[in-house]
Amino acid sequence: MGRHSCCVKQKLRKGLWSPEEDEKLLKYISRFGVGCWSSVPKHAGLQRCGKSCRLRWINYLRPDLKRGTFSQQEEDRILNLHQVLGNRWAQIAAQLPGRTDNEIKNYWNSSLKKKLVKQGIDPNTHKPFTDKDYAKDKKIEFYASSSSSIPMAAELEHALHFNNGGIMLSSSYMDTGLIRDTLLSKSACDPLFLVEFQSGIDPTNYNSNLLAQFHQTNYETSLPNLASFDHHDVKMTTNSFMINEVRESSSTTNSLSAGFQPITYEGEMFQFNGANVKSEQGCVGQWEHNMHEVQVNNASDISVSTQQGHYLGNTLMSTIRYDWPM
DNA sequence: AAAAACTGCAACCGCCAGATA
DNA sequence: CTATCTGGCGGTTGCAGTTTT
Repeated sequence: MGRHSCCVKQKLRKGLWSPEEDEKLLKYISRFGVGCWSSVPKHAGLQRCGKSCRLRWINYLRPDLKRGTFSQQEEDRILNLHQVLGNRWAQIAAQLPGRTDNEIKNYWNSSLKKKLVKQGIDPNTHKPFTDKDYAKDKKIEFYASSSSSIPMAAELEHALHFNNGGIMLSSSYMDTGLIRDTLLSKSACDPLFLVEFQSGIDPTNYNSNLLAQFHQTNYETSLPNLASFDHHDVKMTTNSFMINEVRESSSTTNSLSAGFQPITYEGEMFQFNGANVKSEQGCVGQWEHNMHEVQVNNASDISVSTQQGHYLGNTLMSTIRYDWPM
């Protein structure tokens, strides 16, 4: 352990490079070219190790660097290359002129990875998440079958609260009456489980037609009858419904509110009242725990799929399949 | 207005492999 | 053959700027 051998011999500068240092290095490389990095600091008059000089040149001073935000083409290229090469940043960078491995790595870690997760895609495999993947990722144990074991209440509670209030359910959970009841009772006090989705009503009123129906029936067949639901803000037909505007408003006092943070991805999946829905035009959102009150007004067509998922935070939380009642 | 949380990114660290003494 | 040096790489850290509370 300890600092690299090239840095321990003498007291060398660390941290950000000053413009003066940049100038010295640039002058030296311009005149003598890239050669033996270990001798560069001495000849260039820098109190840095050769390794640091090399890095500064490669990542910042090199004249052929592109800089600036990544284009859509570059982004697509990175995604494709990462799918094939994994975290081999140097090899990926070699395919993107003017970009450094460090730059691409940073871009991946701060942006692309999150974008994929948001779309329900595992950034490691570039394939859609499964319950198993997700549980593994978050180190939460799920049970393969309901007959073998039943998760303890504490574990369930953990599952319900982890990830900033998110829940993750495997279908096997739903097979057990105990778990189902627990979840149903949870839903009565946890607005994240079933989000009241109407504006201008008392959010503590869980006797809305949507929720009442949910509570009356078994979870797996408890989807609201879409045909019967027709609020002035949300109109539903037999196999689709319209959410007209998803906007957020601050709600610091109302602990029962939850809601959306508008996003712009078309095709984004999110959960609405127990159903997995997909935006056709963009303006849908992701859950925010106890942060905002959901209000629904203007036009954005949303289709309903038959796979229930649950987006909380930035993450696809569950995959529970059932048939949508037509 | 201040503090806390978040984000982006430059730079560092340790490891490894190849070159050299 | 072994030890040391060096450059290259990927993972991680820490800082500065920005946003949110």
